[in-house]
Amino acid sequence: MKNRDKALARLKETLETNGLRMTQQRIEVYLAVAASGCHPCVSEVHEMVRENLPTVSLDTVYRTLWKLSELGLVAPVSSSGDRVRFDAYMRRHHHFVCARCGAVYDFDSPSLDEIRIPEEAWSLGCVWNSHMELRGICLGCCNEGGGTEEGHAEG
Amino acid sequence: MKNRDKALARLKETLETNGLRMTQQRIEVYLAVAASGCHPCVSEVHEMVRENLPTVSLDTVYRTLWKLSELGLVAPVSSSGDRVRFDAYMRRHHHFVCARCGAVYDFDSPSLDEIRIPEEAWSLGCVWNSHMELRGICLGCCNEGGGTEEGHAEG
DNA sequence: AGTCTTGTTGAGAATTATTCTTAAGAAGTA
DNA sequence: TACTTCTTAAGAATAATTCTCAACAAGACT
Repeated sequence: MKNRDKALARLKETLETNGLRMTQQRIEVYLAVAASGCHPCVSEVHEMVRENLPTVSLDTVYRTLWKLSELGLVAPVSSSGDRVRFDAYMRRHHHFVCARCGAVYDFDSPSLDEIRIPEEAWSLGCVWNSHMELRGICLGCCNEGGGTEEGHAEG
Repeated sequence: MKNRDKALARLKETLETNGLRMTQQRIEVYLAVAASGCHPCVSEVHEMVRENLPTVSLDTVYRTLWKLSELGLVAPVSSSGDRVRFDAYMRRHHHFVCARCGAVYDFDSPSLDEIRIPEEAWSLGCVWNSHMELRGICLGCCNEGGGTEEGHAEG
């Protein structure tokens, strides 16, 4: 099953289960984020979606992304100082956030993937998924102008 | 040593190390976030700081928070659909984010605290700290109106 | 296939959040 | 004390996001 088909099936199932409608706009927005190799911001998603749906409004993209987020189909990505960006988490991965430029890097880690959700968390609500968030200075910024000296111990 | 003194010492050291000045505004902003039991947004920090520095401008709070973030003294917190919020990570903890209301809950987990930063991450840059991010629906939202049915597997 | 219900959208407008500009203030050094 | 220059505040501007409401359309039912 191709990723696109998998994504569509997931979208359909989730919308149905929640009594929501499957619209072309929702399809295109979701596919845009799911197919994206990075973390697109709203206007980037808007541009992508407009290729197939030229009349789609920016507000629709906002509304759709937040609705997909509520449904767990996409999630806003931690970044530093940048407008909100989204990730469809089509595959398990973790994030490294640069404190300086705000870039968010994906990385894989089989060892981190093995970690169970601890009991303590379940008292807070229904947990859908987890990933590890790292924070520091990316290589680009390190090489650029002397990395910022970290003033914060293990967080 | 009290938390306040520890925070001040950390601020001072980090600013010095980076050739930056220690200003009253920076002190108050940092102490406000460090003393906060939750994750204050910019305007909340502004209100707190104004108690001791009534003329501080909102722009200064924004600038100071982003500068502190670059320095690793505070970090923006993942949230869903809310304006940006900050955490000083004075103590190691992890986050549970509600996909519905956007609330971010802290939780402690000794087992998660033990996790080492994997090798894969170090190729991306200099890692300062890590925490686990969980995503789901909080108890408040579950009890409120039938939790959103999750359409997304383990992320 | 047609009708109906109502969720969803788009265009235009409005609001909110954030950043810019620039002169003055102030932290820190000599 | 004088000097350098980083940092700030006030006012303005910009960018990001959300609202309003009539029209459209997804999906259920007949």
